[in-house]
Amino acid sequence: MLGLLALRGGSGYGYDLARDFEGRAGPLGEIMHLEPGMLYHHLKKLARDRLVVTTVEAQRGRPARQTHAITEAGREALARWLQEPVRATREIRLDFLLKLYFARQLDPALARTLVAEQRRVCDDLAASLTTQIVGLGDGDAPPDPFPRQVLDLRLAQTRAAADWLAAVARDLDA
Amino acid sequence: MLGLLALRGGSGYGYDLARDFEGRAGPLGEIMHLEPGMLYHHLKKLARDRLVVTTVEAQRGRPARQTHAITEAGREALARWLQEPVRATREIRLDFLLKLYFARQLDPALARTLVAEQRRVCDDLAASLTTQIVGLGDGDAPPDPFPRQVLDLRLAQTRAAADWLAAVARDLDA
DNA sequence: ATAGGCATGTAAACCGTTACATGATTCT
DNA sequence: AGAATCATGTAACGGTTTACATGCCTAT
Repeated sequence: MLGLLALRGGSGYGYDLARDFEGRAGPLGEIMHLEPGMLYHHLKKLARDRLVVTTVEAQRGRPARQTHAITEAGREALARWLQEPVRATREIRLDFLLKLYFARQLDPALARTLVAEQRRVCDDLAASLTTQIVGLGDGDAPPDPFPRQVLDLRLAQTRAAADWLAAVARDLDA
Repeated sequence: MLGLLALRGGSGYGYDLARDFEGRAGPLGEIMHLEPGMLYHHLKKLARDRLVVTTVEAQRGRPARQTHAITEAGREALARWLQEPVRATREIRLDFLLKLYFARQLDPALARTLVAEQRRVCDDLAASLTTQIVGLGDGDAPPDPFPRQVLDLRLAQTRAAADWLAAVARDLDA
């Protein structure tokens, strides 16, 4: 939400933001879905938390439009969120893609450091998983293959993410 | 829940089932966490849906123990769940691992077909994603790299899952 | 005439997390 | 004496889904 408002120069209204989440059409529709009900719910919450301020503008022949403007606290929260890589590999599919989408358009330099940081996180995780896999053989008796397979899957997913991040980094520099 | 009861010969009680979810110790603690509150909540729901029947046994010096036994409908629901591959790649990390865990112990032949079916699903998805990526260059004007990157990530994750499934299939045959 | 766009929401149900309550017993 | 184990939950809170409600305007 805050990112979308920032892209619109700091303010916008619900119905317009909702278009970005419409299946296939909007740029975010590809990666997530957000029903109008939830969208308005989040805007209310942002207003409660003072991250946006809401002003109502009457329109003739149309329902009143509520314009939500990002506040200084909102910009800080957004900046904090944008510079923080995600901790778990499964969050890359959603959280990280969103961060990347906004960082690229708001601040290309930030996008580069974000990708670099995320790569570090993934590489560290991959290393830790590798250590754990090697350590599995230690307890002498029972080689139940399941824990091994669980770690193998996590490693495969994390490596795939790391490789993809490398490609994205190349793309950003080009 | 139903899988755990089946592994215990058809019945069990909450406190005992909870041990399987304890961090690191229980076999499922590695892949998911389930607080006692939620576990009892799920058992209540299963009882409401007639997938288990609950009987209370008093014990001296201990709180009464509630034994939950899987019903015929419960076994059918479990069998249906176990033979169905997951549709989305992100569900492999949790849902599919759980299916695999139970299928292997309850019916090794089922585990093989489950893995085979899941591979088909992943391969189909990978093919579809590849087609979509190729199709992106078609609209002449604007090569915004973002949609391409989104699809690349999905393809990378799906391929990683497919490769892992191939390794698991080899493991099951060995 | 009717379908769709504009613009906002509410309601009900479900899912999940965290923390706490109870109260006896056995281990250290 | 104090901690852990046994065994069951409740309470409070927040997130999410799905469906529906409202009412006017514009285009076909």
